[in-house]
Amino acid sequence: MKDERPEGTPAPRRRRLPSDERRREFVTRAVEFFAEEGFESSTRGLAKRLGVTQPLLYRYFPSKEDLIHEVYETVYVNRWRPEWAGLIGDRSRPLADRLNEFYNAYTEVIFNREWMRIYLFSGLKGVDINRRYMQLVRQRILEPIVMEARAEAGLPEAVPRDDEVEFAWVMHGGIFYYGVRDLIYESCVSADKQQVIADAVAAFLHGLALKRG
Amino acid sequence: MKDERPEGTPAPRRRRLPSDERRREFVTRAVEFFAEEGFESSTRGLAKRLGVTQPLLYRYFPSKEDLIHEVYETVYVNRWRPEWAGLIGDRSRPLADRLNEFYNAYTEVIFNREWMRIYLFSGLKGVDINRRYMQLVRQRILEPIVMEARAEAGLPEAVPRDDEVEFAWVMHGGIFYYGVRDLIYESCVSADKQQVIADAVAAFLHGLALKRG
DNA sequence: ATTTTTATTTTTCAGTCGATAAATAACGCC
DNA sequence: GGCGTTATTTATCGACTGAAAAATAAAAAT
Repeated sequence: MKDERPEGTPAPRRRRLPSDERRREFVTRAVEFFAEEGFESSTRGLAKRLGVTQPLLYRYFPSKEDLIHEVYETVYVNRWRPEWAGLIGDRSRPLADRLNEFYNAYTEVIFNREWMRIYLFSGLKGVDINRRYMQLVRQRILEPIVMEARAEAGLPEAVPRDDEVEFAWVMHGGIFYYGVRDLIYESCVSADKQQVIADAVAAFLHGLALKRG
Repeated sequence: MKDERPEGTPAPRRRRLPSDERRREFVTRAVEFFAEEGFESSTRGLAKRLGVTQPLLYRYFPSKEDLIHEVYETVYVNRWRPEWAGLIGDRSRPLADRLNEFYNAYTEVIFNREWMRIYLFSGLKGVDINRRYMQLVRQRILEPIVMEARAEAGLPEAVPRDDEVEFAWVMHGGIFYYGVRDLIYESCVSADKQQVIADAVAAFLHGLALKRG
């Protein structure tokens, strides 16, 4: 059976796009689509949203899985800003300032429905790129944060202790969960993101000092 | 085409269970099943895991959706402990002690793969019970915590301020995210849950005092 | 203008999906 | 032992799924 089109509708006029352009369009809209509907949603649903027939997708991607992998790549890799790491290590400013600036910048990227939902969906699927992302966060963000806190307290810098990194994860997770509540659960959330971050950062830094006695 | 069974296999012997017992079994295993495979997974997959044919499910539940609703009910409602609320309000002990005890008890219930995954899956689907659960947490847990902190600081108790509740959400989310990392992302996580909770609680209480200047 | 290339659609397939109706057999009762 | 109840299976439906193959048409090349 052919993919139905309401009776009187004229055959869709073919917009022929250069293949690289079309491909980019597919990936971009696939991110939107799968973010909203989940990865189990059909390629036909995606094609309809694109205004294109379903088999055309298979001209550009060998399988649905391959398309989904490009979606991951787009969200996880392309939106990571390498300068974040540098920002945290800039010792010309107090660590509290750096952390505030970092988390404001970071959440500007990840606090949107698309990013959050792709992240959670892929996490539940247990895909490898998700695990790698967590390691990236730990190595590039949280361990440096712990080391910077050590340095600022005049403590010797060795390797970050596990329980200190764990404590940083709790701050990180707390901020992250604020985005989840806002964008996934759509519960009414305090509008002042900057304040929430400032409070979380302050509590973390004081808590860390407290922990060390 | 009939639901295949490898050629030589004898017809499955029928275990006839009393209907209420069978029903309980179905719901219990459906929780396991959907937690692991997601709600998009097939009723045939569930039936196979139950060692039962797929149409039998429809003797007990009018539709897949109805079965899923019972799964929600089982996880969200049945595992909530009403005594949690009382625990937080017990002013014969320091608030820090109460919060530690509460979060140790609470995470004993929710820190398991089943609960966590059902929670995240249903959250992404945007089902109503998830929203109601978030309100429950806010009203029965977080707002009381904020009020208890006020009381302990000798401050007048009025209604909890939004930014204070938000701050409590960050602690709560941080602890929750610790479970997510452990059970969903299966990243190696500090084994000492009790320590993580103690640190988070201490940082929260000090941070709250700090916030108020 | 004709040919070549290739982006796009049409058609189709073999599975899978949730769900229904009818056939079967295990158990309780007498 | 025979009978009735009902838990369970068998068989089937129509819609939908990812994917392949072939037909078509728009653009580029000649």
